[in-house]
Amino acid sequence: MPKLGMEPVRRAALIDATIAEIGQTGTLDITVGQIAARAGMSSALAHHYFGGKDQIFLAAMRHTLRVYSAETLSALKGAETPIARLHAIIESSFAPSNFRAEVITSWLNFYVLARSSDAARRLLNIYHARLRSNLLHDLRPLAGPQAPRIAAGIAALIDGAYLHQGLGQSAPCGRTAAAHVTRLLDLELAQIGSTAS
Amino acid sequence: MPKLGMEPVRRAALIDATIAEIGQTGTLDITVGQIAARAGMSSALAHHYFGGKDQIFLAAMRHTLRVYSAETLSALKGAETPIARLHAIIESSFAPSNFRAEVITSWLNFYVLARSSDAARRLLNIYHARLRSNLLHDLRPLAGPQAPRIAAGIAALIDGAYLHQGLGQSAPCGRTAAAHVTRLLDLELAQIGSTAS
Amino acid sequence: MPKLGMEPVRRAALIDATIAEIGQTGTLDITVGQIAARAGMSSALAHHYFGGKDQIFLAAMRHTLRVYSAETLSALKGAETPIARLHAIIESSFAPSNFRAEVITSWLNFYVLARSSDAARRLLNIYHARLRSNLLHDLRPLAGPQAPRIAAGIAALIDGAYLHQGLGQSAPCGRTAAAHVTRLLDLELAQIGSTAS
Amino acid sequence: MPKLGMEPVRRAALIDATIAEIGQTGTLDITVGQIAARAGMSSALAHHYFGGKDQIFLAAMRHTLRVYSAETLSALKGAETPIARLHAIIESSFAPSNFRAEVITSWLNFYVLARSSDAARRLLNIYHARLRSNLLHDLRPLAGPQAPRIAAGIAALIDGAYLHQGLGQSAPCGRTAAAHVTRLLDLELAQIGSTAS
DNA sequence: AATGAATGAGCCTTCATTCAT
DNA sequence: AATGAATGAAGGCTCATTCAT
Repeated sequence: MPKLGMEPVRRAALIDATIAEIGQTGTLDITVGQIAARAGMSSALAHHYFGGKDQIFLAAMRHTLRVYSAETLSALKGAETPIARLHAIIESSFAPSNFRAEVITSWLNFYVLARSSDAARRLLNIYHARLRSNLLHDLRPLAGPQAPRIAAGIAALIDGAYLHQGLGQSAPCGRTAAAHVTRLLDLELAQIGSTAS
Repeated sequence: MPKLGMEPVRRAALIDATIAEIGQTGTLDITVGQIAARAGMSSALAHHYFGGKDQIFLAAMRHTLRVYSAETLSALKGAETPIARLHAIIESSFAPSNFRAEVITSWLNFYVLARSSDAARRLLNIYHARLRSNLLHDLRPLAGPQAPRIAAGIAALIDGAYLHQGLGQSAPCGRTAAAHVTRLLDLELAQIGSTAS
Repeated sequence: MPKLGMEPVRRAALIDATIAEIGQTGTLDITVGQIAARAGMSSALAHHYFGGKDQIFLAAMRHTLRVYSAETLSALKGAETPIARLHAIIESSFAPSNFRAEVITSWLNFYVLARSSDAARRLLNIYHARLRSNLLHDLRPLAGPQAPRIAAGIAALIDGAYLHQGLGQSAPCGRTAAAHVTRLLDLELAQIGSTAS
Repeated sequence: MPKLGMEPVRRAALIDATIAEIGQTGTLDITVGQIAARAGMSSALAHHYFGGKDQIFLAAMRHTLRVYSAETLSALKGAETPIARLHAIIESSFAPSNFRAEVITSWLNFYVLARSSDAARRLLNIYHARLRSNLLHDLRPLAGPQAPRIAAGIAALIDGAYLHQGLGQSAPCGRTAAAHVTRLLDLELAQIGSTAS
């Protein structure tokens, strides 16, 4: 049996190894050799499949965003009312698939990488646009002209929760983090309800 | 040009250069040579005064935190009621001395550095503890047992606002950022008022 | 030119180059770059195979000691009486494989290195212990309780001969050096013979 | 009181510091800064008085040789017969002023330095010539044509004893070292006596 | 498909040395 | 007499990357 179709396997292994290595060291300052070793191959092969270190990082970032998107999509499937959908969006941000220590650390590092790499920034912008669009879609019926402001606040708080939980030395708690964001949402909506009446 | 007592001058120049260089490149991946050149001296002199790259970064971080602290302290001077003090704390976080593009970028990088450097983490912990203590001091009279939760939310949102504004390609707007955080505070306090009655 | 299994070849080339370079410059103050260039490769490769400058030196020292040991062992093969064996030990110390200008210079440098490097000292101790053990084994039957003293004298004179010959600007003469040491041995043994009778 | 005549004081302090530093580290790989600090002055001043690192080393070497010579001269004063003089020469080599751990270490390092520095070699040659001349002066009446060979052997053994004692981790014992060399002398002379008769 | 071999480029760091005061 | 200030030069080491097999 020739080793056909190794490519996707290798690529996936490298991406996982990248996230794991960033998670463990806390830095983007890791070598291709470390990543490749963790993925069980030579660094030459890593270059062969990805073309270079930057592209390995970008692929890992892309993968992280994809997992996040999938989580949100799946959460939205079961939600019908705007409020339920908003809750679903928030909670999916802190689902176990995203909100693990090593993923959080990678997130933060990608955030910083976006400040010096255009490609990384583009990826991050896509994520932001999608989150904003999702939030607005369900906030507008509820909050009208205040929707953009509220969406921005929620988006900022989501990132802030990542930052905070990521820094604590204890294991991150997605439930607590989500509660903070949900709380902001509920307060905003409650106020609108009371004002509107 | 006096030739004595250059040390404080050089150290300050290097710290400024460090923050400027991080701000411009967006990364901690800068060389001592770059920093020294920007500060108008040889890299050997930079080592002479600081001992090494890490210590230059730590000094820059320490300086950033010191400026922030000073800003908060000065803002608190004019505030008398707890609510006014809370507003002052929040707004001082987004005062022009802190909330400039290059400082924000440095902040983010220090945040990430804290994940791999114990010394950096220690500094950040000091900042967090102080912020939390400041918030709790004025929240407790107003919110009682809910103070810790509210404080955590506000702290997270402050950091989130940094992250968000720091990412936008446009110049950061401290006023907008502060408004988001103040809004959360006001909502929480309003709710307490209505519940209490 | 096979491209596999280069490691032993490269390592040997580097060790030879190290000894040659020390021999030529007279110092351990040589750069990895010099060694690598002499061995026909980049300094990066030298680091790759040895891990660092210190380890290159230690490997060269180990090699020198190994050659010396082999020489002694082979010389001992043909000797049967204790006296013949003692002569063999002494003469093997000044055999052409050891007693070449560049090897002598390396020896002296390693001797000095042993004063600041524990690893080097350990290697030298092994050599000393082995020489002493060899000498004692054949001196004891002949000299009884005086064996240790005589062994110490011979060992010291061997090293002294290295030092002296190594310093002369003319090519070292192993025969002369060996004669000095043998002379001491013979005098000691003769005296024992005359005393005993 | 102006600080007149500081020069000799400073120079002496630097020379002592150099020997102490070499003795403590075991290497010539010490910095001018270390030496100057130990001597209680700035490295700039060390340069001012000596002109450069090499010259500091040479001065220290010269000083060591001078102390040695003085020791020998003083020992020779009380000796009248050739044999007594020879013993005096040998024992003065291991007198406490020379045969201290740090001086021995410096000696060895100077020996090695002589392999790469012409100036150092010249100094060492002077010492060797003087020792050889001293030995021959008193050996010739006793040993005639064999005097040169015996002198060479003794000189070699003296150096060998330094090397050996210098390597042991225990404090060096001048008495033991001298005994080894004296022993060789006595054996040689005894043999001549018995042959001559 | 996979890797050992190999290197050029670059960075941190050290240090002897100089100079102005 | 003495030193802080300053630097150029150099070395060890790392690493992304390429190539031949």
